[in-house]
Amino acid sequence: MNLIEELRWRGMIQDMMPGTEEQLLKEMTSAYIGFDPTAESLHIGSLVPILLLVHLQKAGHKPFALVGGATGMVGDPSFKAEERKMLDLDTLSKNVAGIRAQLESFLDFDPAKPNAAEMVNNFDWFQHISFLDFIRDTGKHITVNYMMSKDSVRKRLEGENGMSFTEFTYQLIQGYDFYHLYTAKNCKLQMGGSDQWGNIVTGTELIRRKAGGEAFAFTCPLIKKADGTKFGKTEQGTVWLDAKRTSPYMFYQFWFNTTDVDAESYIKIFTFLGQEEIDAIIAEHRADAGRRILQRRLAQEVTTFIHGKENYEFAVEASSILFNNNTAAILASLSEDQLLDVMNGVPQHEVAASDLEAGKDIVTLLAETGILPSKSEARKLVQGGGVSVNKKKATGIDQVISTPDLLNNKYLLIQKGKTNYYLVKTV
RNA sequence: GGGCAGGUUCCAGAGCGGCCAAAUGGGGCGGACUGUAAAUCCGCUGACUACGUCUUCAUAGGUUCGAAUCCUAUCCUGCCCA
Repeated sequence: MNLIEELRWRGMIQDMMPGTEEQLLKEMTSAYIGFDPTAESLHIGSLVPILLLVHLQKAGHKPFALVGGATGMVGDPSFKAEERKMLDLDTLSKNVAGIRAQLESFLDFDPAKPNAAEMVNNFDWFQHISFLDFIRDTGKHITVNYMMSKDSVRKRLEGENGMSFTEFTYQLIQGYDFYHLYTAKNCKLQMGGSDQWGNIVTGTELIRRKAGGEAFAFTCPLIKKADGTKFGKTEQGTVWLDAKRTSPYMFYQFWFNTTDVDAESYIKIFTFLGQEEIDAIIAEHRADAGRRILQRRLAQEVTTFIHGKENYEFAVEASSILFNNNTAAILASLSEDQLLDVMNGVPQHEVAASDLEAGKDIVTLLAETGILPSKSEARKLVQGGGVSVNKKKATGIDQVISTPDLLNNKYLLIQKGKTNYYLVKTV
């Protein structure tokens, strides 16, 4: 199975320029994807592009990861409702460095290999191009009419917030990236999310007009949940790839909680399992969905890929204790070390030991530890039956928590709703 | 620069002098059911020293017993004209 066939059955191809498949079959091809340095870590939204690069490299081609130090300064307007906040240079370069470090763990950069991955930063070439040079040498080749006809731009022109010139420029700047990599690195293919199609095509157009060359592209669909809501968000916010921001346990839980419908497509996209194996897993899952075989496997594969086997195993262990029918008893029986091990990935909060000696009502405790944003909210949640302490449902807003309630004389396990755990530590 | 229409609680969007912490919908959160799923049903959705008080309807002033609602100025946005 060639690369395109492989990606196609996985559901990872949305649009493709004619000739792309032939190009990939013809020779080792260099291809790139751009990553936006909006934060110091990538999040799971970037996972698909990363996987595209990994597949590409596995197929013997040469991947380039471009971090957008320059484009990040401008902000991509594609399909966004309004203009993004500008990042300052310091933040930007910090973000670029962080992302670079992460990408290095997913791709093979060994320079001895002919198809070693390479990392590039478009700030490196843009910082030397003056505005005048750019509009003369590059702007000349693309008409405004052309740029405005892009869906991504038109949406903004029709919208209520308008679009600044800066943002409008974006597709040209990104297009230039492709041109630059084409001429400097013989990079003939660009990949990306389908929201990037317009920008990518501007790049191939620029290559055709300015360099008389032919370049190719394909995009992958944007991951959405079956109910149409955004992928990659939880109540705690974005799911990051950095273990310091999203613990392996939380990461594992995110995948574990995938709905049945989504899990079937996710396992194809986010894992490297083969077609037969996936078909078997799906069949097995359908036969007895309650066992969540599909979600378990999905979570296993992705967590292992990102965080390694050991972290995955911790996450499973923690999950099995926290979601056991007999959790209350197990908790009471754990030693402090064991408890901390299990709770490693659970969000932690602190409370003064002296406060608990005197006893503290549950509402105040929830608000002061920061588990809930305000007392009002704590009150409502407790009244609604949404809070448990050490796996026992809170009795009411006047419930008092004091020292005897502590596990190992030191900890409280607070549960909000069915799936959110918090560890409160006395200090 | 001129004209017009606007800026409301997470979003969309009502309200146009007291009955407004502000309709309705969406989203979010929680509960029941279940499988840590989906669908469905139910509740909550500004804060607090909580049957009361306080801060909110772009910003700053003003009119009024009383303003999100009226007036003035300012800022911002869209549309049209120059």
